Parts: sequence; structure tokens; C-alpha cells
Amino acid sequence: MFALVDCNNFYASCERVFEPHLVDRPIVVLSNNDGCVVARSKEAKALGIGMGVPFFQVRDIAKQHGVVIRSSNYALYGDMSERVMEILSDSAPDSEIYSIDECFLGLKHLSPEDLEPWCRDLRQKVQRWTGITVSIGTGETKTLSKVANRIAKQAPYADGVFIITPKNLKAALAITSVGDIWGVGRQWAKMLEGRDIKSALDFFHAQDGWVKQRMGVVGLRTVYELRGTPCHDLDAAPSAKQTTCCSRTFAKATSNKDHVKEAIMSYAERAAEKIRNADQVCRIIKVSIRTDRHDHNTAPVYRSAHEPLMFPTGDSRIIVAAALKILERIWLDGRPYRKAGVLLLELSPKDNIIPSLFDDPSSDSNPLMEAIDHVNKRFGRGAIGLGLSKKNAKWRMRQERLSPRYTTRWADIPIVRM
DNA sequence: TCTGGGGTCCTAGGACCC
DNA sequence: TCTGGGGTCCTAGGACCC
Repeated sequence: MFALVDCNNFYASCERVFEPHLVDRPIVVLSNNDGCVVARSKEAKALGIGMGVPFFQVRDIAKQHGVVIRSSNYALYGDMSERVMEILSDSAPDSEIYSIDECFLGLKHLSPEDLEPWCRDLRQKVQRWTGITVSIGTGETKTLSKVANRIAKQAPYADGVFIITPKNLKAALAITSVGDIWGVGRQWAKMLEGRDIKSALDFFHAQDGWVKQRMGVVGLRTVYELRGTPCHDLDAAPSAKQTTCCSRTFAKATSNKDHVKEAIMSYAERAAEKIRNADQVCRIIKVSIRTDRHDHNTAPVYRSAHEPLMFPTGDSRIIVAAALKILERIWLDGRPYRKAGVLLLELSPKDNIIPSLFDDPSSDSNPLMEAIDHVNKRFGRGAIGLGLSKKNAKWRMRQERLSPRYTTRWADIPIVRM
């Protein structure tokens, strides 16, 4: 038996934990650059504010109804997530953290009749200890636990917990749209609906051969999972990343090469920091720059190139230098660039590096990088770095409504007055 | 004025090998 | 007249997830 625990309106809920006066008020959290809506409280959903819509399209509605707007505060959400996940993994024999706000649990230790009371207890515990409300769904496969979770969240009678049993399975699938199934995205939903496969139950009854032909083994696995045959195991120790990326949209388009250079430097440095944090090194660096996809007045430009390093490294200096070299190759003058990114590929564990004949022994820069990482951990990201980091540079993203980092920054810790 | 960021997996097709 | 069979590796593109 699998459970999926999902935090309700996670980012919006995190904002509320430290600002209780926001409870019952509509809240919207925006993506980087304050661009799109990425989280909504239930009051904001009720106003018809959609997920992922560009904020400017709902600005008027938001203003009219006094919606509270926040820039995304990943320092806060990441820390709150860790608190929730710790409780969850301590509560079940097996667990897999699936995303910042979701966790699968393996529940083979529970008998069918214990399932629901156990879930209700867990839900209460998380609520009490962190202030975050979760919904819990269970089923015989991960996909079914996802289906159950939706019902737990949406159906008033479920009150946050829903257990799929052999008895209620078909009813549960019948009230789930095919596009709401885990693993069925927009394209496939459209294709399936065109074939009159509209609910999860319709999909349950689809012909294996046809599914395989149209959707490959991925689609077939999803159907099997709906039927109760597990195809996805719990992955307790997710494997190391294969790629790591840092990319950002600029607050405003720029054709100023120095600005783009600065941006690339800081993204490369951030990406390098990420892989060092995972005890990894990279062998290939890719840099890309592009114009605004939404601006139809200028010709779209997307330029990218990659380059192998002489030997794998996690050293910011080498990675930044390589990234800047690639930028020189792809740069075209006079284009309004809006987004840039640095991608690190062919990651491998740092300890496994086999030094090549030509490695420079002095290239062992770990002590320096360790010192940098240490300082930044203690004094905050960006406290120390390469070159001149211009904190208020024009390319830097917009975050006009950022809440304090209540749990990760000394200066932002809430003050209690007695 | 204004539209995010970071990943994974699978497949098809081409180059190349014997 | 007429041109094999079997395999690997790499890449780009397309689907998906949050």
C-alpha cells in the first residue's frame, strides 16, 4: 500500500504560518520575476485565479478583492518542506520525498482497517507541529495513491484523507478526469479525449496494444497502475542528478554584453555551488541565451553551445571561465536577450574522478571552494563569490513582494512581544 | 509594462562497428 | 539479375513531473 501526502496550497500556506492574519484571506504566490501565479490559497482559487496564469492578467481581480501577493520565497518554503518531510519519514517505514510539497510513503506495516485512523493521526501531527495542512491518499500503486489524494483534497466527505480499496476503486476512477491522472499531461489528455477516453475509468478499460502503440511503455505503465499492478516502486534514495542547471529570465531584456556576462557568471557560480553541495563534479558545460519568447515584434533568437572540460571539476573558477568562453562563441550583438542559463552535464561523484595524465596537481581547489561554501552557508548565499556581483544589477529578477526568510536568516526571525 | 525554473524518461533516427 | 544481419552509441525532440 502506498500513501501520497501532499501539502495543501503549499507556498500560500507557508506564508500564512508566520502571518496568521492572512488566514482566510486570498493569497497568491508568484513565480520568479513575479511573472506567473504558482500557488493560490483556496480563497484565491475561488476568485477564479488560475494556476500558471501571467500575473498581469489577474492583477485587476486581485486588486479588487484585496488578494495578498507574494514573490516566491524558496528559502522559507524549502525549510518548511524539510520540517514536514522529517515528520513524514519518521512516521512510516519507507518514504520517498517526491517534490517540495509531496511525499510517498510505503505502508506495508498497516492492516486495511488501521489505514484510515493512521492517516488521520499523521495529518493532525503535521498540522500541529508545522502549521501546514496536508491531504493523504492511499492506494495499491503510486498512481492510485495520487488519484486518492485528489479526492482527499477535493471531496468534502473525505476531509483530507481518502483510501482507495478494491471496492471503491471504480467509483474513484469514474470521478477522475483522464487529464488528472499522474503521467497523463496535456497532449495525451487531448489525444485520449479525442478517442472518447475521458475518465480514468475509461482509460482503465483501454486496450493494452493500442495504449502501447500510441503512448509507449510509459502510457502502458500508467494503465497497469490504475488497474492495481505496481510499475513504480518507492525510491527511498533517489539517485544522483545527471544534470544541474541555473537559468533565469531577466527583469528586462538587454543587449548589453556586460550585463549578460554578469548574469552568466552568477548562474555558473550558482550551478557549481549546487553540484559541490551534492559532492559532484561536471565534465560538460552548456550555456544558452535567448530573446523573449512572448515578444513577437523581434525575431526570436536562441543560441546555445557546450564545451567539454579537460577534466571533471566542481571548481567555480573553472566553470565560470568556461561559461564565459562559450558565451563569446554564441553572442550576437544587438539582440534583446531576456533569458540566460548555465547547464552542467555529465555529472559524476567527486570521489570517483580518475585523474588524467595531464591533470594539473595544483588544480585541486577544494580547500578554496570549501571555504567559499562555508562562508556562504554561514552568512547567506552570495556573501562571498567571484568577481563583482552587482546585487542590484538590471538583469537580476524582480521580487517586489518578498516575505522575510523567517526560518533561515537571523535578521528575519519573528519577534514575540509578551 | 507584463508570461518561471529545474528536472526525468523514452523513442526515433543517424553514424558507425563487425 | 542484383545489395545482410545484428549491434552500440549519440543526439534531438517530445512527452511528462512538480
